[in-house]
Amino acid sequence: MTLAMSQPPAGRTAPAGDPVLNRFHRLCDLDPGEIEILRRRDDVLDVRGGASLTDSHLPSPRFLISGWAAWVKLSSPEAGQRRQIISFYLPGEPLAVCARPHPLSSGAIVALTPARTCDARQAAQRLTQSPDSGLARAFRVSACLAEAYLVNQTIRLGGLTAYQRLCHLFLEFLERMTGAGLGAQRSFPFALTQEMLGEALSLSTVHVNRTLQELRRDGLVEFAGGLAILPDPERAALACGYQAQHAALW
Amino acid sequence: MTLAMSQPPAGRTAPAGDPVLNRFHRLCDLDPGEIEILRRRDDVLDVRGGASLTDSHLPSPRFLISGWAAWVKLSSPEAGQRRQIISFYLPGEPLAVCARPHPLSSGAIVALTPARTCDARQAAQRLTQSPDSGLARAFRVSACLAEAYLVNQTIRLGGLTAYQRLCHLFLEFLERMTGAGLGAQRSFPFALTQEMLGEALSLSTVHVNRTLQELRRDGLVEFAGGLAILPDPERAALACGYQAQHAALW
DNA sequence: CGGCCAGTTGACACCGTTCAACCGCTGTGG
DNA sequence: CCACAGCGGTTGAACGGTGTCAACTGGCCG
Repeated sequence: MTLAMSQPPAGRTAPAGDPVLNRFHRLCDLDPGEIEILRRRDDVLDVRGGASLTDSHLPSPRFLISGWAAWVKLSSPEAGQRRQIISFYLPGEPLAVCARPHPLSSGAIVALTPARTCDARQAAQRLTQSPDSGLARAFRVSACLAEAYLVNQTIRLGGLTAYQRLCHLFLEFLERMTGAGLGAQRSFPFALTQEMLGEALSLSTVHVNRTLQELRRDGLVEFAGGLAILPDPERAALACGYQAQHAALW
Repeated sequence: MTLAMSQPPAGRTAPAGDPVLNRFHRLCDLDPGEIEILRRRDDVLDVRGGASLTDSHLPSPRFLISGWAAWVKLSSPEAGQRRQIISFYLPGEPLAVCARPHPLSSGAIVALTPARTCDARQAAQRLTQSPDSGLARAFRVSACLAEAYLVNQTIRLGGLTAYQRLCHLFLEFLERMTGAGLGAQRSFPFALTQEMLGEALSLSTVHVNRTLQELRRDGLVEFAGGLAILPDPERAALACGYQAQHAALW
C-alpha cells in the first residue's frame, strides 16, 4: 500500500492519495470549484469490516474513501442461507448515487474491510443543477462503469471457469484500483478473504483456494505484503478474455 | 396472445395492444401529448429472427414493438466460441436508451425471434428537454428496471440451480410481459428455443431440456399454443426465491 | 420425398461441492 | 509467559450436478 501511494498519479496537480478526486478527475476534466467539492470531507464515518452501510447513513449518496465494500444478497431458500456478492465498491467509488428513485431493491451494502465514507450530496447535486458540468458528466460515466462491472460479473458467472473467473476478477480490481490512483501498474492493495472471493464468484472456499494455487503456479497472480500482484496482466487477460473498460471511448 | 390483448390494462384510456404505451403508462402517469409521442411509429423496421439490430439502426434509441431480442456476447476463448445472452429485450421495452456516451461496450443486440422496432428519439429527447415530465420519469424508471433485471441475471447465475434458474427466468418474463399488457395473469406468448434459454442461463441445451421436464412434472411451467404458462406463480416464486420488481416503490 | 431444426433420451466424464481434518498466525486472558 | 480460542488458509477423499457425445424422433418446408 505504501508503495502504491508514494507514487503520484502521473500528471495533473491532483493531490496524491485522494482516490475520490483521482478517480473523477480521470473520468472527466473538472474545474477548480468541482475539485474543491470533491476534496470536501463532510460527515466522515468509519466502520468495522463486516458492518452494514445501509443501516447507518445510506441511501444518501456517499463516497467510499478507503476500504472495500460490497452489495450483498442472501439467497432466500433457507437451505444454506448462502451470501452472494452482487457487486464490489472500491475506494474512490460512489455508493448508491444511482439518480434513481429506489433504494437498492433488496440486500445491503456491507463493508468487507474496515472502511471510511463521507457525504457526497453536494457533489451529486450537480447532476441535476448543472447537468453539463464536468462533474456531472463524470458521475454519469461512473454510473456507466458500474453497469459495465455488473456485466463483467454476469460474464464471469455465466461464461468462465473457476480459473478464468478469478483471473478476470483480479484484472477488474487492478483496473479499478489504478483508476483511483491506488496501486501500481501490476499490483494493488488487497485484503479480501478467499471466502469473500467465493461469495462473489459462486465458488466454494475450498475451490477458490485450489484455483488460486493454480494461478500462482502459472505466474498470473501473487500475494505479498498486503498486495495482489499480477506479474503479466496481458497474459492474464488472454487467459480469461478480459476486456478493459477504458476501451469504450468517452 | 389474443386472450392477453383482449383485456385492457385495467383502467386508463390506453389503447390496448400497444406494448410500448402500455408499459410506459404503467410506470408513470403520462399527459396526452406524451401518449401521442409514444403512439408514433416513425421509421418502423422489421427484422428476421437471428438478425442483428446493432448493425442496422442502433445505437439511436428505438422501441421494440414486437418480438424478442437480446444483448449477446461471444466468449473470446476460441474454445467453443459459446454465445452468451447478457440480457433480454421484450416487446414494449426500449433498446439502447442508456443516456450514456458509450455504444454498448461490446457485443451486439440480436433479434431472437422475428421483431419490429421503431424510432424512439422524440420520446428519449424529453429526458433532457423536460427532465421532470412523466415520460422522462418513466424512462428513468425503465432504466432502473433494466438494471434490476441485470441483477436478477447475476442472482440466477451465481446463486441458483438449473431448476431454480429456469423457474426464476420464467417468472421474470411473466412480470415483464404483463407489465407491457401482453400475456395474462399466468401466461404469456413465448417462442424462444431451449438453446436460447441455455445461452442465457449458462446451461447446455440437453440440461435445459431435462430440467424443463422436471418443471412440467412439478406443475410449475407448461407450454401450449405458443404460450408459456405458469399455473402457480406463487409456488414457483417460492421454489426459486423470486422477488417481483414492483415491490420497489416508485 | 428429403433435409433441417428443435426437442428428446442415454451413457459417461468432469468440474466443483461437501465434509472433515489440520496448520499457522494473532489476540487474549490466566 | 504460556495456553487457548478463533480465523483464514490448506489438504484429502468422496459425492453430485452439469456438460459432452451420440443417436433418435417429429414436425415443417422446399
